Amino acid sequence: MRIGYACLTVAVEGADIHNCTLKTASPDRLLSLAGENFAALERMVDYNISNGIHMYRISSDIVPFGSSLAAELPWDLVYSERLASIAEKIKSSHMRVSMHPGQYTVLNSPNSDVVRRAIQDLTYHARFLDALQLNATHKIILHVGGKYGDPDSALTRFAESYRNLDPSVTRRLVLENDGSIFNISEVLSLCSRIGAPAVYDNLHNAINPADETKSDAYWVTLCRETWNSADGAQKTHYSQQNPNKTRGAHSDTIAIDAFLEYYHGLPDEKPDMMLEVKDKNRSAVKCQLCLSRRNQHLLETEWGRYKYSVLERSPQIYSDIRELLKDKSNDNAIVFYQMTEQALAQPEDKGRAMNAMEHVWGYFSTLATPAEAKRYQAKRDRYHNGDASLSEVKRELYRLSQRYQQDYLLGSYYFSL
DNA sequence: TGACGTCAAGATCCG
DNA sequence: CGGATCTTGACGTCA
Repeated sequence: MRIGYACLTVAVEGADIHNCTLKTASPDRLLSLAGENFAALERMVDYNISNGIHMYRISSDIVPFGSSLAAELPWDLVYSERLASIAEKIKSSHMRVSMHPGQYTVLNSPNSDVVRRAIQDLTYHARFLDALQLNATHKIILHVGGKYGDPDSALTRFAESYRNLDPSVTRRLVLENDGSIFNISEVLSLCSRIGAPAVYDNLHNAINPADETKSDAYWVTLCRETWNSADGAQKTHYSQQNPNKTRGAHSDTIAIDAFLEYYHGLPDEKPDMMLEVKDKNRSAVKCQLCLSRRNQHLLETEWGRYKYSVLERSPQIYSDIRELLKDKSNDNAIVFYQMTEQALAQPEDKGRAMNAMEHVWGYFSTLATPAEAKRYQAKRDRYHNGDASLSEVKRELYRLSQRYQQDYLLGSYYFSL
């Protein structure tokens, strides 16, 4: 069982994906962006390996305009060494990667041009995974598309388009239930018709249910039947509703108790779970660590990442966690994350926030120039007086972290929490 | 015609 | 001028 996250890796230097707009796109620009993005991908893969993450969704933007303007560009040849290096790391760490064209890739459209571009898009995704020489367990996840007032015809059009796809695409293609059109029951019947695996998405099913009397475990069990040995372990999507946003909007982070309850409610043979959540790798590490066997080293690394955010919200919980981590005889991962979540749920408190920022400033107090010190102190005082936001002060401290290459701080969540 | 979702690029504003 | 903040882009479907 693996836990994964999608596309972006937060709080990791050099892992940003870059893009451009149609207006500024040229073959040279696209090719050089692809090269930079491949370097970023390697950083993400490195991060995953050192953080116990063995599943990851590669952004569709890894090659900007990969399905259109860059379709004929030889990025796979130009960057073959980089891609080989990434591929070797993925394989030797037993990482499973995937790609997921968005809601605008529609294979069953009545508009033939939309279908033509959908096929190009799927071809591009398969080309990228093929460039990494990965087998068919590395999937491409797709939604079924629209109903156009006639679901039966829409499904038949899908089946026909699917039949005409190149095997390099179909061997990777997996269908997912979506949050408003095709529910999991409809996806399952289409999957059995065409012989493709189904990915169950719990939040989509919550807002677009096939049968409200059935549990998540029920659907996961049914979906399992659609996965054969060439497809690898069953994959699912997991997300939680953001309480402050519209129905279906993903939460900022995965709440650990609700996640564990869901997980333990699943059948004994657990599926791979792709998290869809704003804080990306942060939640993936959290969930994976709570399910894996004890890893004190990684837990302490995590504490280093969270500590100043915890201190900022609750000095009491900060010292409680320090006590907790002195106990090396038990696996304290779940309690650690419960306490961390509790601290982060506290409202901003100016005095505590200033205490935490002074701790962080301590990394630079002997390094910074007088001008930098003045600049920081001015921002801090403006925050104190209510003339600047906390994130403005943090931006200042983040810049200093980069300037003085304070890797410990650069990997911290302090700047993004 | 706008909402939907997603993120960064690009544009504009501010001191 | 640099930096912060606001708007646009790229995609297709559906109300």
